[in-house]
Amino acid sequence: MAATASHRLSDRVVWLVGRASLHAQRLIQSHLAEGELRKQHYGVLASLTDVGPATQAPLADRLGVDRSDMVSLLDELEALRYVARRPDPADRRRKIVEITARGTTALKKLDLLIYAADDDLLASLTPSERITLARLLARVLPDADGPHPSS
Amino acid sequence: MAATASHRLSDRVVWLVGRASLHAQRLIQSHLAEGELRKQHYGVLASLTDVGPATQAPLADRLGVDRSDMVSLLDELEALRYVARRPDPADRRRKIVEITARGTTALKKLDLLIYAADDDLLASLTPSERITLARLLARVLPDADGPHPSS
DNA sequence: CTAATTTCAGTCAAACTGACATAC
DNA sequence: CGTATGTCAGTTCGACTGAAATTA
Repeated sequence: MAATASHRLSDRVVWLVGRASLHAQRLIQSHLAEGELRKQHYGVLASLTDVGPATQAPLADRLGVDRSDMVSLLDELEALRYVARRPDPADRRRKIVEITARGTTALKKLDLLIYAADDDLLASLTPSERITLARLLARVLPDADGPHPSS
Repeated sequence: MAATASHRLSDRVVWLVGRASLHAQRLIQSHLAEGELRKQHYGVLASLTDVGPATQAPLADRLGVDRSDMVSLLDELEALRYVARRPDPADRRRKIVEITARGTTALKKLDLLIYAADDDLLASLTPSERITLARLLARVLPDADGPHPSS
């Protein structure tokens, strides 16, 4: 019980989480600076690996990315041969996206960089505090992703 | 001990905090949609009220906003008569920014909206969990703000 | 002369909007 | 028919970059 009484900004989680996210984003960018990929590319590769191939709409939804932005994201990953798009035989509107062997190799390197950024961000927290923070953040996210936030 | 094993994204705080921040930002925007101000404007008014008048550089630093972006932010707030800039007698390069009576009135309304957004975000957490989350997020922020992240 | 403060102009990435063609 | 998917073009916002003018 020292100083800081009634600072609105330091009491509002909507504000704190924005500041923390900005800091995290800077850490990620500094770690990812060496390569040609950004945070969102990592998200795509990680999701495809963790939960398997998917068509673009569900993939975008579960990453919280707009479906139209997913298009150019996948264009870039496909140009690098990290993912492949193939038509869904069951529904010719859809395209199934899957990670390639090259993509898996790239993901392994990215994992280390993202892990390092995570470690930088959480440097002042104990292991159990890190877990608590991760769990609380997860519980604050919107449950099942509503398809488009727009329209 | 149910499902979800080894999902990279749901274990990385750098990722979770970005998703949570996006969600928080959407909540804030939906609550602030009625008015002419955005999250950052609220930050300026709140900071000026909580810690008092300040010159632009320290004000920008403690909000984590770039100094050049603070200029247009203050231009907009000044046009609404919510803040006033006056020269610092002690150093004619500096401008002291303070909140006006109209700004204080506006801040009171904004407080309610931001509080509502906060409550939406934290709906699924208990009061003590909310406090834990706020404290952990605060401890993850960079301590004393390094002036410019650039240069 | 060097350094700090405010400001401007421009870039870049992320998120969003509205529309379109195709296929269900 | 109405609806969903992938795509494209354009906008908006936030963060960043580099430079300028003024003053310490």
